[in-house]
Amino acid sequence: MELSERKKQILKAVVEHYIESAEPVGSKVVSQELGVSSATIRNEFAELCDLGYLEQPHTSAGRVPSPSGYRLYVNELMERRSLSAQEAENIDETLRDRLESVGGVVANAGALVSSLVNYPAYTVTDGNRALTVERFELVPVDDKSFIAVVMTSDKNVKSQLQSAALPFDGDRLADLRHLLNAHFAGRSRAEMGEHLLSVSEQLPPELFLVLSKTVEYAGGILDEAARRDVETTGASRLLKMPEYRDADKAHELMTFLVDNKENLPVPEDGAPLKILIGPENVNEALRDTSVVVASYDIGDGMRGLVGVVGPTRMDYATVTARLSYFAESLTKMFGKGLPAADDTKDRRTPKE
Amino acid sequence: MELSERKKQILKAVVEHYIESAEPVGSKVVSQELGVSSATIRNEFAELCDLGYLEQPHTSAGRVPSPSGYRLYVNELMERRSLSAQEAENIDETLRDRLESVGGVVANAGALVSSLVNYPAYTVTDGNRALTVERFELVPVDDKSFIAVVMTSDKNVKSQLQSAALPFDGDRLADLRHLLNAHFAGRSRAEMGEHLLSVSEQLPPELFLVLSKTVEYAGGILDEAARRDVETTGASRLLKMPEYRDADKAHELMTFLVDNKENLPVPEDGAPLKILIGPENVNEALRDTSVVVASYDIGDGMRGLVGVVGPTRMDYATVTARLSYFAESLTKMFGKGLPAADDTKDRRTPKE
DNA sequence: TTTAGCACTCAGGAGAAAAGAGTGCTAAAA
DNA sequence: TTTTAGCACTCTTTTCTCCTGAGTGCTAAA
Repeated sequence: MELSERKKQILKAVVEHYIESAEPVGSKVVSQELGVSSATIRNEFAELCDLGYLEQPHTSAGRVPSPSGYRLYVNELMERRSLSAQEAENIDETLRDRLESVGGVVANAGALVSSLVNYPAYTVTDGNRALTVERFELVPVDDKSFIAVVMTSDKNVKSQLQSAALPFDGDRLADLRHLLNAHFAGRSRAEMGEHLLSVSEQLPPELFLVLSKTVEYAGGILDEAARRDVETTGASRLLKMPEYRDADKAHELMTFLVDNKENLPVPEDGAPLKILIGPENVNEALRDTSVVVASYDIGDGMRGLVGVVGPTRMDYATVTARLSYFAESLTKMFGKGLPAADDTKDRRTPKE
Repeated sequence: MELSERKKQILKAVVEHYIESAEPVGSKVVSQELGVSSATIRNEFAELCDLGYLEQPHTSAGRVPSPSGYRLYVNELMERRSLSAQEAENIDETLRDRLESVGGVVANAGALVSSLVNYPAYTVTDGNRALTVERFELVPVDDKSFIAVVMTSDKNVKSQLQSAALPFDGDRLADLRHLLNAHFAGRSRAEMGEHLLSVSEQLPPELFLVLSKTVEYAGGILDEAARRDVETTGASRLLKMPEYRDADKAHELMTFLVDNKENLPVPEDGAPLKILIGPENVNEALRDTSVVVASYDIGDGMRGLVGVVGPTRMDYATVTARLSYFAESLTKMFGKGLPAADDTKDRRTPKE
């Protein structure tokens, strides 16, 4: 059943007042706003309660939005405001600033977003399980050690000093490099492990030992890249919100954000923005919090997520506006190509 | 003036009771413990108050230790218990476990210590400002790009894909490598910058551009290594302590731990363990908290710090015991040499 | 020097009462 | 038929008072 226009206006007013004040909203305030008497509003209140959009903490209190009330608000009623030029410029500027600093934008995305919206935030950088080693290089250092250089298919390069038990000459190193590239480049992590077994028989043991160390090093890089990483920041902001003034409630959510961050929602569809309100969250611990999560494009078909966690009484309009803008800015930056500052950020793709 | 033996016993009892209960300690409990009447204890209480070791929240309440009371307790009265075999084994085991996992021990030291003592913890890894580049290597990839490999004086190796605007051949690359090693290896960060200027005139501009990019990359590595890094964990544990049940108080300290972590105490002397009680902390925000901080040895004369933050009513005996043991274990592990798992952990030192 | 005894202080809790915000319902007005 | 004024009612919150109990300081006797 479609709600009357007036009911929608009333619901909207209740949600917005409640978001601002965290106090149940009475008929009087709304009546002033809509220009009808409080009695009329009360009648509408009663119906909106029956329909499940509003709730009453107790008989003689004002009304509070129910989860479905918030849902309707978010879907239909909320004004999808876009940022003012000023706000947008602020975000752009911060992004530019952070870009210069060590560690880059992504590492700071959580803290940035958290300060932007004043709620705890989280970031998810999804592991790349399709990554392979594109190329091995071995650079001699002395007769017992060399630098193993591993370039992965996303053109990142990592390296490590390796040393062998016995001395070996340059030819051996060239052989080894050839073996590595022939047998382990372009392979998935699992295949690398299998190959290691089959190669083991064709090589003198002391050489195999060196080779396997390098392969394991490369495997470690792939494992690391495949790992999904979730980080949370700004949990302490909860303490300033009336719903988390109670230390136990705050503690519960805060420890969840730290110790169970893997269970924060990671929407699988490619939607740019997802809002999960209260019980829409599968996870028990998030049942009376809301989560707004946006995805951004890293390039190479990879995506990152950045989300915000707060009470269901969240300022959805502001949060969605800022978060979307932030995610879009990130996508734009990655699209344009980041200036290289360290090896985790180099995105240029030279031809082979 | 030296305190009588009985006064010391009384102070010790008060401190220990208060640490456990967070409630002012009355004369009755102490009298039962010491086997004298409560009136006697009350007389002693009054004197300990005059001497500044105890305080009275209000006239008709029990006594609470003052900062100097805690100080005396820590210096003279506290039993410096060593860990039980069981406890020690637990720590060792966790350390071994974490050692296997990605990221290594140091990255997790904070979280580990925090869970060990049940207070917020922080780690400081001091920057190495003496680090230099030991060696540059350039590995050709194609006619426009190469891998820059930088080995620093602590034998860590980092690398990055670099590309030039114009094609160049292998000879040029060898020249470049030679130039880099001749002019920039072994130099401090500042010297590298100066040298870049002087070299700029001796080179064709397109080659200089490539060279400067690599030098800047190396400089970035040195900068990164020189940076002092402070991390905090476990701040939410505060919420379980009676002194931080008040959301505002908790918020204040928690935001300090996150946003002002650089101002956490970093004792400059080489003491293995330092205890700062309440007002002994220079920083205003830590005036009614205590900090226990231990240092451990990374090798190469480098040190790391790991500390614990909590109310002055901190369980000093347990914290110092566990923290010392932890720091000693870390030192031992670094001494023995960590098994290499990724390039941040390799500590072996091959001869040049 | 220690201890028993006693009057005194003060925080914290339990009720009771009052205030206040807001409701639902009825009956009149539009 | 819808809206509104009016009013009694409900329930939380605040305030006040009183009371209790833990703990004290002081005095005088052991």
